[in-house]
Amino acid sequence: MEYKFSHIEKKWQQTWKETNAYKVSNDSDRPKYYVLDMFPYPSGAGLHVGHPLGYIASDIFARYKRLKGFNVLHPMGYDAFGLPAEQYAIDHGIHPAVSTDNNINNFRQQLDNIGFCYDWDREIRTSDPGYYKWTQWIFLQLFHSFFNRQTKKAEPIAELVKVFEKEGNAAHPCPGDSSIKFTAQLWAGFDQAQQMDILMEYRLAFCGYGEVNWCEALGTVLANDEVINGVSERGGFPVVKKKLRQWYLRITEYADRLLEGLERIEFSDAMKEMQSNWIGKSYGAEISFAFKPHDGKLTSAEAKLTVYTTRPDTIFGVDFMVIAPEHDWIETITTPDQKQAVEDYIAYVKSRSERERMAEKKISGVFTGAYVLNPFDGREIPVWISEYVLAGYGTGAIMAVPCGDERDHKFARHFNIPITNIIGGHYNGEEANPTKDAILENSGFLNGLVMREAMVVSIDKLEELGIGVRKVNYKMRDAAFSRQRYWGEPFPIAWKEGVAYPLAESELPVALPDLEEIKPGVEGEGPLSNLPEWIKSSPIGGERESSTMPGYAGSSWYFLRYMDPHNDGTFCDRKVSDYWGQVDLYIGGTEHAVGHLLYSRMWTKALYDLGHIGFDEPFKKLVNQGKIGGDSRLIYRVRGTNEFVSVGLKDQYETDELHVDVTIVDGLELDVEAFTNSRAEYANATFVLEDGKYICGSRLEKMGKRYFNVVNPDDIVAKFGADTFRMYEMFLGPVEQDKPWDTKGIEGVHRFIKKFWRLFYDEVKGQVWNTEQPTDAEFKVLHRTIKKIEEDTERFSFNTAVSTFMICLNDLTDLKCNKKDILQPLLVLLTPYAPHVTEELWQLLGNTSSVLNAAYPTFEPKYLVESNKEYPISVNGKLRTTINIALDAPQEDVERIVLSNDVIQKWMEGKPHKRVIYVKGKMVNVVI
RNA sequence: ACCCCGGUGGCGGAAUCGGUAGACGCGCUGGACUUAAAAUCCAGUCUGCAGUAAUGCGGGUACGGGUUCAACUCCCGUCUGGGGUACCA
Repeated sequence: MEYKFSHIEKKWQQTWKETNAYKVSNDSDRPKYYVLDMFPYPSGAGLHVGHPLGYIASDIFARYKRLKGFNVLHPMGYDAFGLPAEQYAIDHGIHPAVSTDNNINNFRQQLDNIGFCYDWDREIRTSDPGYYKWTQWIFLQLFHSFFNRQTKKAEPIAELVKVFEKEGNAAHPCPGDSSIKFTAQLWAGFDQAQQMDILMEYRLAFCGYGEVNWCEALGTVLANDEVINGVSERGGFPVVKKKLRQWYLRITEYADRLLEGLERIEFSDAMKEMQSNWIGKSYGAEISFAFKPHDGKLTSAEAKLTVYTTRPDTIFGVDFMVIAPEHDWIETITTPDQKQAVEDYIAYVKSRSERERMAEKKISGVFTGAYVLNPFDGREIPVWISEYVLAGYGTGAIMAVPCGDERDHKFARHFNIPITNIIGGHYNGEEANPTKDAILENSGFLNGLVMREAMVVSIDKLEELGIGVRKVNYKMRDAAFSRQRYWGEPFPIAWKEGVAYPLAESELPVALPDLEEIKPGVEGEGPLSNLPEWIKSSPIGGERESSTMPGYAGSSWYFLRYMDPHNDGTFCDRKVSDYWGQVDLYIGGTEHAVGHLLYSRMWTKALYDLGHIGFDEPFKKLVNQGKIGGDSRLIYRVRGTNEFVSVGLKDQYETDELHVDVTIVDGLELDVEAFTNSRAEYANATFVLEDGKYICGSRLEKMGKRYFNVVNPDDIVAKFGADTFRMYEMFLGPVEQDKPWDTKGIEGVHRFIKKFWRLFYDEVKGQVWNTEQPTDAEFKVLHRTIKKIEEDTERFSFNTAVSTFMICLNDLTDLKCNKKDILQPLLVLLTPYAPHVTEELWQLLGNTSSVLNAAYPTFEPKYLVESNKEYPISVNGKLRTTINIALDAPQEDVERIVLSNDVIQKWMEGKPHKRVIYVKGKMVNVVI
């Protein structure tokens, strides 16, 4: 009986489907376990062998947990809204709903080949109205909420209104605009529009005018993390700053909790680092400097310039101030003499695109003519404008300390501003030194203090004098939440006379209307603005919001919907989310570090605050799978000819390098016939061979269409079977590591499965398994394997688990063991890795129920108990011999045995030993 | 520029807490079976030296130092590959 994988795999996939083997109930006595994959965006290109890596890992773990007695939730769905489908529609005239559907069907087929244990009854698609109804609903919850800084949580904005009515906003400073201050009386006097405007500055989902990343080519706004080096992440188009009306999420209010939450979840250090860098918390002070009045507009001595600094200890080293080109006060403080120069400079800054600013960081700036006074020594400090100070961070103004800050130093040098040295020998006059360890000089009351201490002393003094205050700042900005795009969730919002009104929950979902042709609306509006009837169809009157939500909206909460996917009364029943709770294991790539993984954490916290769920971190543990690289094949064409030369001879010619499709290369040898048939232009190509073969060059690079190095999992499964494919992907190396794909190596794993099969059935002899009583040696092999597989699986070390199976098989082959009592438990161990072949053999052993529900074998230490060990014996740390010693031998006995050993005596050369290090069960080291 | 992660045979990688470096697999070499091939099986495979051999001795985990009885593992510095951030005061 032969191992016919394609027959076996199809049969069991069919059976599992028919018997609903993967259906998961929300009602179970067993402990729960939630294993989640980052759901894919169904792109038109389909899957290559790199994509399923994480899915296989999670599938193995889900199956393992199930065997271990857990009720395991392991769902899959599609992140179906997004730019590429829309771009494809524009380019090819195919509706995004149609192309997305096709792509999903294709994905599904590819996934099904691999034999995953997803409960497909729970499939979700973010573009499904039954799903995005709840995305819109959550948006409304955020819209109706504000972040109470006293309780540090989201609360209904209706509560805030009650407070305003009673006592104004003194206790709740406005996060959107800190200059908004009012009493209860004033509040009562505002009309509805004014009140709505004020509340908008508090809402967690809010609309405002702001500088946004505008991409002309895509006709949309992009979030910061969708912009890479001044161009769009998708497509690489230029991005400029533009002021537009946009929706935002007030994620900055959650900065501290997002930071704090990292301590309670298992993410890799690298991931946590990325998130906390992105949040960018810094401690410092805001300090106000009084202006020196001048004969321009700045006549009042009351005016103060407030700066943010992390180094208040350097306040005596301030030689100039710099404000951002967008700073509100520029007009007021500029002197008549400098007016022209300042205007010219602002014009110059505006003319520079984001890209130019990034590419050439030129030192530029202009003097305003104004001065501020150092609050401690009254020194006059000139105020400059420069683009290196950002309007959006801190107060948009800095105090420049050239001896301690590199940028300030360069600026001072460039404009010949005299530099004050407050750190003595730590400053060499050539470059700034940002040390905190120098003893301060030229620093008034701070003289003689170490900078670290002076930081505290100076802030205390500033606070005492009322000219400064401790201040925490974050780099993170509020997240832009609207896109001028078609293929996304419409907002449940209507505009009336410039005021945004939410739709009632009963109006949801706001269905995405059909659109014949997708093209941008006027003046930065989205394609939906081209549908006037729809725009005017709001149930509360006014005009509908024409932009749509960004890609991360649907993915911010999808893990909750899987728990209760068909509920049309609520996004997820509270009882159900209480049962499943957090995602126990989340597997996906690192590329979502500062996007999806931050947004979903924020949404979870908001939903928790508002009492809709019972946990405030979505993912308990995150594993980042590495990328699988492509192994490209290269051929060399003699320049200007149609002649191709084998790699070993290419240096004798002047050649051009071309990629050749990996599927027509065996190892490094090109299938010349397949190549000449591949394209008309190669039909009469000629070849210079080595040893009768055309040998290709090779290079490791990203797997992608343009390198012709894409390996389709379908082909691998067809040739070797899903079980081999699954195990080989795991065998390649640690899941978290990037690694190259090598189709050649798969043979080894395939041989393993075939050989494993032969423990049960032989092609010639037929059944070879038997019911004989196993020996102790055989039990030892089994239990050693149980122990190792369990340990390796638990720590996601799937590559070593596969090798453990191989070692076990080699041992059993050596022992000529075909005994059912050994083989049957082994099948269960192997099931998570290779479910099809194990199910087949399980049934052939006479079992009637599925191996999916088998009991996981219990490790019994008694089979591994040893009385002796072959100890490695070193002399001065160098291994010299091994001696078999009883494990329970006391130190004295071990010393006696070791010191009397011939080999050891030889190496001791008659010298006395200083001591003997004996690590029980490990080794012995004699020190002389 | 700053921050993070990595660097081990021809290749993918193993060594889980500082305790016999190179497990397992690929590839390669030789052999068995075969008319032949495939498949399968057996043996060898970090490196230098000595030996017919069993084996013995030395070197070796990017490089240079250090800690330790003992370092792939910990510390300092350098080189190098990858990722993140991008004037954040």
